[in-house]
Amino acid sequence: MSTRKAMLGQALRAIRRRLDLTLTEVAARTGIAVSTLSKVENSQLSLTYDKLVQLSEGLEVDISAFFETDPTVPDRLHQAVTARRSIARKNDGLLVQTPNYDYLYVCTELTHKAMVPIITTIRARSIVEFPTLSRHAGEEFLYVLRGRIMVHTEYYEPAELGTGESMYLDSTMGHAFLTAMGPKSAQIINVCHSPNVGHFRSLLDLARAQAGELLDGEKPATT
Amino acid sequence: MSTRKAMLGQALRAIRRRLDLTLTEVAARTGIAVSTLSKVENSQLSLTYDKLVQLSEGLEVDISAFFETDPTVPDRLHQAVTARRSIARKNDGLLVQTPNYDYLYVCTELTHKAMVPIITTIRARSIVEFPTLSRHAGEEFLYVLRGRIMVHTEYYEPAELGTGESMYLDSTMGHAFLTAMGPKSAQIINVCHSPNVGHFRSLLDLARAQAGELLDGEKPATT
DNA sequence: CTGGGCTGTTTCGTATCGTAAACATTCTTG
DNA sequence: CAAGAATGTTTACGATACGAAACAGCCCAG
Repeated sequence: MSTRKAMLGQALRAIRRRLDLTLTEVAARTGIAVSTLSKVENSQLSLTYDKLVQLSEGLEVDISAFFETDPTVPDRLHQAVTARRSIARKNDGLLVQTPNYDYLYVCTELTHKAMVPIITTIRARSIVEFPTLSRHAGEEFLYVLRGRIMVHTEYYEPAELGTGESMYLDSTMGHAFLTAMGPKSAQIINVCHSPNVGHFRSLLDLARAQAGELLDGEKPATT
Repeated sequence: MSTRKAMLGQALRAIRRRLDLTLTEVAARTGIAVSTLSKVENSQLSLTYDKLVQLSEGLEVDISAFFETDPTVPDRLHQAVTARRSIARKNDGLLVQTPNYDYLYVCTELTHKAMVPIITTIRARSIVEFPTLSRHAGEEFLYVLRGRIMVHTEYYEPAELGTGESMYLDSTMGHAFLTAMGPKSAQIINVCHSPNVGHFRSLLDLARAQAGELLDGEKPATT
């Protein structure tokens, strides 16, 4: 009947195998009874929200791992459907301008991307106090294309990055980027990932949300 | 008690509001009783796996949507725990060399990253037939730092990208990168995301897996 | 004010989840 | 083979999820 139970069981067993754990070990990490885990893996039981969260946290895997169709058996059909590709030529993309930054969202023709790549030009040049630090769900990676920047974060000393250097950070921690010195602007690539990026129905929503989250007082002047 | 129920209720209500739907409409789309939905939103009830899938499919939202802590109410405690940051200076990182590519994995001190950033130097210069195209779960973004490259993919004509141009693609589709012309090498940034990246326990596992997935016959000569 | 749609909430019975404990199976180790 | 440890399965029962139906609070038309 319930092919759903089978799905969950398959996923859990795959994850457990990949992590090379026994049921007892999973139970210890997640606080879920061994008997429960056994029944789940044998499709005799499903799970509730609470237990799914416990599993995800205890095993340190993304929650979506439990809702995926078997990744070891690539579904040719589905693959063809999702064989997407998008090219961004120079200056291609959606430009969102704010007083301190110019955001160029690239590869915007694809929606429902897991990652959002942005080419950001930073004009803000002094440490004049930022109203609030940027803060949003997920993680981001940045690479300095041109110039030198200062990265201010909530829990670390400001760090200076030169061309060719990069940083990876949790976006939930407040953060802000400035040019390191002098009046020159700097340019970085910024790739953001949030587990719920898929929520955004369209790119416009996303750009709007991101712009809104950035810094108080900054109003995106969409062109 | 169960702060989990509150989490779910909050998430569901937020999603329903965003989609501008009534409980009845959600019920119609998902096949879940109105009473159930009401109780969920009021934190009187949790949900099982099956119902979560029904919701996700019926509302056409990513499953992870229901597992997000409300971004408008940042949990200071949990936030501090995940306030990670990693800086990569020039030539910092784990170098994995193959005949055609040099992969420099950056920000490797952080494990369990949602994204894997790699600075790739491409030496392969001719269209001499590749044994197999690279193919792995997830999506990736690439940006050309230096030189010109040709991107070969399974379902598209080869595309040429110059410095400053970028591409976003589904990694499940076969793909390979070459330098566009002449003997000069090219350099790109490559950011990979896979829903299962969290599974990799250590960076070594990841590098090994990625290298293994790349091209048959290429053996990573770890330094 | 009455009636009737439209919304969301509460009641209550049944099905399912979830666990401790008992059981089964395999593998050591002597 | 017996003892024992480690693994996964089954049993039995309390706790929880789930839905049909009854309920309650709108808002509007007549």
